[in-house]
Amino acid sequence: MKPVRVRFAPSPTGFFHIGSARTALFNWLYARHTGGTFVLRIEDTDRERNTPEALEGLLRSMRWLGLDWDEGPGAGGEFGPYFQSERGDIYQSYLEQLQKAGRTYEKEGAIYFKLEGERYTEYDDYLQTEVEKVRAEPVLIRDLIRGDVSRAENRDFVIYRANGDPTFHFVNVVDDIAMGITHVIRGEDHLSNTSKHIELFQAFGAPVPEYAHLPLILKDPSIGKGKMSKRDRGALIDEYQERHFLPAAVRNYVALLGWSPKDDREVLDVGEIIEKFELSDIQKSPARFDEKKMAYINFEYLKALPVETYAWFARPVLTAAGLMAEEGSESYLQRVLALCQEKITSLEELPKFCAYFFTDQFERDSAAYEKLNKKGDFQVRLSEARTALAAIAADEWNTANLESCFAALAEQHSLKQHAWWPVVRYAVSGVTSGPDFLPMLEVIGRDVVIARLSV
RNA sequence: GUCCCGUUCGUCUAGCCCGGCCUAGGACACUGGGUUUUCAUCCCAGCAACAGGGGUUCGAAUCCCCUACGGGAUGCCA
Repeated sequence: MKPVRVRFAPSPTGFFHIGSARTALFNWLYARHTGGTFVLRIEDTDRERNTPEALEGLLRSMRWLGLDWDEGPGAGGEFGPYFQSERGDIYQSYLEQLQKAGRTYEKEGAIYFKLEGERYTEYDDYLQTEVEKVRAEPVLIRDLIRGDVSRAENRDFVIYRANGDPTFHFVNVVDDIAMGITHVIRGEDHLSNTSKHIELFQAFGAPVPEYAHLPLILKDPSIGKGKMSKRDRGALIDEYQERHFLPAAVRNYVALLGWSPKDDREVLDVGEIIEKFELSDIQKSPARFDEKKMAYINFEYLKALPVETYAWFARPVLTAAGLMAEEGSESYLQRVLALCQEKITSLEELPKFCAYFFTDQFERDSAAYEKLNKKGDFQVRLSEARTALAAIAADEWNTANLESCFAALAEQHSLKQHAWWPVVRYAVSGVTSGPDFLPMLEVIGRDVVIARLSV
């Protein structure tokens, strides 16, 4: 069997969204699974709408997700150039081939591809005008996900615009031929286009690649109907990068949109996904993006990280939030993170969650204070705790001694330690929930704790 | 309008190709309990689906047909 060559062929007209990311991911997974080649080809034939910023954003997001390409921008390859805007000569020679074969004609400055079959005119309800149609033989689309699909084209279509640029259908097919693409993995929205493409492959006398049309990703019904678009909330990959999601978690979640390992497991490392990935296991029906589930997967990844790695991801988040200096203490950072790691689902929550470990300028939840002070004994408890804790020497400030300190206090007043804990926690952190209480005090340190209890 | 694709818990899915093991499994979410001296994590339990109708068959989520609904295409966008 021929070695697999797949391509992801985005058009840099906007940001990289979930749907494109999944198409890229599935192509990449298939290439890695089969030991084939993953080509990145930039379809920038629409000069009006392409921007360099969009291209940059796209490459950045691809790299962030770890989708490395074997051929394409920055990677080289024997089938270049990989920007369609630089392949004009190639398209021109393929065009001549069709012209010689008598499969084209010109109309209003544009060049059309001519279908074979009986011609007739008919009123078209969609276009609301009389159009020329063709009774062409249906083409057979052999799709690895959907099985055989038969579809007939019935209108000639433009392959070169009046402005001299070739169109998507034409360049897409020409490049797939010229680049030796063996498998076309793309969204289901292209299924109806595929009959055009196969007509072209046949006109060129080229072998038709294998197809795999992926089910679409639909909008959350609370936002609207139809396929997810780049304007929808949660649609942009960029957003997850900015929100400090782990790329591996996002990649894992996106892989689960339409594909499943079929063994009831969902959190899989990328090696396992590559190993198990099969196009024929892909779902036929569309999926809906679920942010909560992605957050859950992210949480699972976060919890599994060694604290050193966790710190590596967390440090830039905390420095960006102004809580930590670039070269702030690594050991202190790790002690703090060890307490926070299993408490939060996304790193974006981290600055708010642990601010009080780094600064005295943290927010206080006044509603929580009202609750704690219902009996009006907040200050009393606080000062009791302060006196007791102040008796602990600096070099004896640890969880075990803090424990006995509170135990003694409890005995003395015939109360539970719990009588002081929330009060102290609030005084020290401004909230009533957070990491383990005693270790938290230990890490924050004696002087800071005592000072905060005095306010 | 026409053509094409699809339809299992609220959501993602397993099962469907090769009918019986399916009183339909898992996960997220949600609800309730438990563990935790705090807060989380965690554990347990509960909720909840084969779109509808016909057929084929001893037997259908699984095969066939129809209907409904959803999606896509129908562009000198990709």
